[in-house]
Amino acid sequence: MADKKVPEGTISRLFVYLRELSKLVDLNIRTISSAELGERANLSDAQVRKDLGYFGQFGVSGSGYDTAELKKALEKILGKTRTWNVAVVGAGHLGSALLAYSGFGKLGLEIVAAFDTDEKKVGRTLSGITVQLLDDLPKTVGDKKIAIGIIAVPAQNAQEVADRMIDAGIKCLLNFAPISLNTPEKVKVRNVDLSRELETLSYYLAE
Amino acid sequence: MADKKVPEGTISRLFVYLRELSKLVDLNIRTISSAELGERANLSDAQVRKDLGYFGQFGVSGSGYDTAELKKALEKILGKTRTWNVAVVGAGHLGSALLAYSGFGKLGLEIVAAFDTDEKKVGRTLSGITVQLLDDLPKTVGDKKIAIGIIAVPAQNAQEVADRMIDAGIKCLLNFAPISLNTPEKVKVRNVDLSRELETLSYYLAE
DNA sequence: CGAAGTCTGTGAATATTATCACGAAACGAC
DNA sequence: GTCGTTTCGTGATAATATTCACAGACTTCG
Repeated sequence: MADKKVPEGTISRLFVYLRELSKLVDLNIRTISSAELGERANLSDAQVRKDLGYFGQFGVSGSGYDTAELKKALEKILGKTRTWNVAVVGAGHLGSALLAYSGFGKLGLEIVAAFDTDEKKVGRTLSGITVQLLDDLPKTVGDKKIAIGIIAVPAQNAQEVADRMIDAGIKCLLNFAPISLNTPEKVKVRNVDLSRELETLSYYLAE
Repeated sequence: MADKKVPEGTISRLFVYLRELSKLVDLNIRTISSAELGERANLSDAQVRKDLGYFGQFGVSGSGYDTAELKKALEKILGKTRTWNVAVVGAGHLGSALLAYSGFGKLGLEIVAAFDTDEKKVGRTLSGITVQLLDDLPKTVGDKKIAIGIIAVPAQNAQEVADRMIDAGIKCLLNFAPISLNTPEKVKVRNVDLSRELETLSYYLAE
């Protein structure tokens, strides 16, 4: 259970294991080996064991892992025992798509607010959430205890939105704008740069 | 100009450099150092030089890189001299958001077709593209010379869609479904797993 | 119970990627 | 031209992540 530094990739993969374990539990499969779990996740058996090894010993030699038990352990490790509130800034196509996505609940995440600067969009209700003016951000973050912010605005506004979110006290950002944000160390940012993903793909076509 | 193995991260970063160079050229800034370019991309100077070093020598000691020249060189390296056709499968919220996104043209990518299995969606026109039945995929891929496929369908259909795309001759996939696809070696896949990104973020809240 | 087989946990080896550090090239000022 | 400064290009070094490989723990079956 040593508290060594855990690679970010490991954390990310634990969520994949958890997903598979949920399916297995539903299928009433009681135990699974690292090799089988790895196969389902397209990873090696060693990778699975190594990842789990960062957090303790969960398996039984000779038979593998108890699916229900490991599921519960991972949920605890990953903080899935509670729900986090999320705000989306940018009520364009992407923002709307995120608001409409119903799968977040299962992940322990709930979108509780949406913001935009466009007066025409403010006041509209999308998937049950009324779009607010961005100026309301600080108040709403406090009132609704928002922990995660999603940036779904054009590149030229993204840095400003990020700054305002951080000022409002948000510690985790998911950024869809194609720029690298400048943020304080303590703020955790993940970037999803669709253009870059597609461009990178296209590179491999050209070669 | 040696053809050593280039890290995938390098390719991805080259696109970032290219974006910055475009801005610089527009601003009529003629030269830039690796340090300044790095600052704009939130990367170290050494990283910039190393990345470029995989493809040749573009800089001038003492003064840096000629923006216009480097831009042209990168465009050539990255295959940005031509346009690739893209198909989206899944005309739900995400698919619609992608179709509506106008920025692809600038990237040398054009969405030329959209597919769905839902009869209710087939025939609708979204952002100028008429949604076709998925069964038309093989024919349309051939007719329109589609090189890249985007999977924007629920997890349970993603593998089947991937298989059908690969059968139809598509070599590059961008997968938004939260599963790991099984694909032949020669097919290049990139995964954008929004749930996982958000979950991974939330882990850092919990600690 | 004992033997054969399965599977974990983990240190060691390997591979990959990023950073450092410095020689050499080019620039600008005088 | 010479000197001091800037900046590149790149081999060496460090950090990180993955794979290997095997001792030891547990299971199953006769």
